[in-house]
Amino acid sequence: MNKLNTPKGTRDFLPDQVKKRNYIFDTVKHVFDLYGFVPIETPAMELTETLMGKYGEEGDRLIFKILARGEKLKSALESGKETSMAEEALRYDLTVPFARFVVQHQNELSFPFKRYQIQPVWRADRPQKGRYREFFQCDVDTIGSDSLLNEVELVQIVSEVFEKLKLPEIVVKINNRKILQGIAEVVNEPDRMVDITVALDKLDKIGREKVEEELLARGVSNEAIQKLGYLFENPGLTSIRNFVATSEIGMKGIEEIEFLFSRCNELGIQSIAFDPTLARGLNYYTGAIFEVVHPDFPSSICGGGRYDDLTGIFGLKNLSGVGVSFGADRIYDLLEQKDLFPQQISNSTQVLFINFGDTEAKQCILWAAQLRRAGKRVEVYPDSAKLKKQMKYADDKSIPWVALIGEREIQDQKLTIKNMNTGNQESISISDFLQKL
RNA sequence: GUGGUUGUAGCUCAGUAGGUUAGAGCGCCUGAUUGUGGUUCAGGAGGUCGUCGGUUCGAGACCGAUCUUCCACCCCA
Repeated sequence: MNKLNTPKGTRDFLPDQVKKRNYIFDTVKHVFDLYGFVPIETPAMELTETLMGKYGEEGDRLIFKILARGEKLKSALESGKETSMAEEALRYDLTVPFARFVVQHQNELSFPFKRYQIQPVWRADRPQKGRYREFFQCDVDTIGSDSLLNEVELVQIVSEVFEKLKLPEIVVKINNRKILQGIAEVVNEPDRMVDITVALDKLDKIGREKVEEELLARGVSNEAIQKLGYLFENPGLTSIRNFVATSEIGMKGIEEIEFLFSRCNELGIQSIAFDPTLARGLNYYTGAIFEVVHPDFPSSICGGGRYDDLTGIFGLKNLSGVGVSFGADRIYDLLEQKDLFPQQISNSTQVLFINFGDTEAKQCILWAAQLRRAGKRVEVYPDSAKLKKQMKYADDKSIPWVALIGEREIQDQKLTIKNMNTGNQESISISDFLQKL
């Protein structure tokens, strides 16, 4: 047999897996609905120029580009122009296409626009646990409103979704880019905010010494690193407040995060935590940033933040948005690992009609049709195969009732039904059977 | 993108120091049971050992390349 395979980092989904995935999608959709978010979809591919430069250097490298075809490829090869080699690319996330969508359809939308979007994205990353090249994101974003109530709402949504998914151990880590900017200003490295935060982000992973090494390697001055030492020793919100007191933007970030925490506390939301080391790579974030982690999973299962000017690059200024993205595949892996999918997830067939031959099948499809009109899920075995095979089919699919319709049953106009769980069998009229189901 | 790791039957894995016909469990098929699945018993099918090349009298095993898997880094859902 030939060795068949899907491309690296991609997978097939068997019926059982699709049902479990749908359980996740249905759960998030249900919560999104409760808050008035509406669904949109965008194409799998975007123009390459729409995506390039939005995710930083690393992100650009991970974008799957679609090779030009025919004449275009030929002339691109001749001219040596790399940009015309691939004018289209697979989407890398749902946020940038959403920004493009908002700008393009601005006159058809009413703001603030609250949308959700559940679609696959593609990244040319190296696969490992919880990391795929094709995976689904479930994005919720509100665009066209500066209000911090949107941040509050997103935290509510996140905590509600994970509560419904029976994952109460999650922690919503929260930080604010403005605080990070403030820190950078205070240590006199205002242009090194990203370098500082990326290094800080690794604090709990590699320790203080290594972080300081990395800061130095990234070109942060010794003096600045010394000042940052205070943060390593005093990571709480109040000490950071003191630290950035002289920075206007830093104080703005502190106020924002305090507002968010106050409202969440009043709403009784636990499992949120201020994390000053949380950075997040995507460089379009400007305010609050979120990340959801679970103690039993190595990477984040949800992430997001506020972006003040994402639509600006597409020509629509002054439109702030905030959103989060649920990583459906990681959540799937986590639920599977913890065995948390509900048992009653499948609505499988309720009755299988055994096929004893053409004459008998004729009666079967009539009775089956009658049951289906009453809303029952019914199958008629298509071939007059050996009884053993048909019974095994019912068993494999966990079909609880098997109806055996042979000569005798047609004669008496009664079904012989067998309960596959108990093994009991009885003769019954179609209307009585319907009652029983 | 960097470093490492894995690949033997549909699945999970054995395979000893290179040496005849490559094994097990589970699953699958057939029969015991021609109108009865899940249990039991008896039998059977299924592998050019990821692929290509090399070393050797001889390679599943050793070497190289490539693909794949998983892991760490980078980055991220």
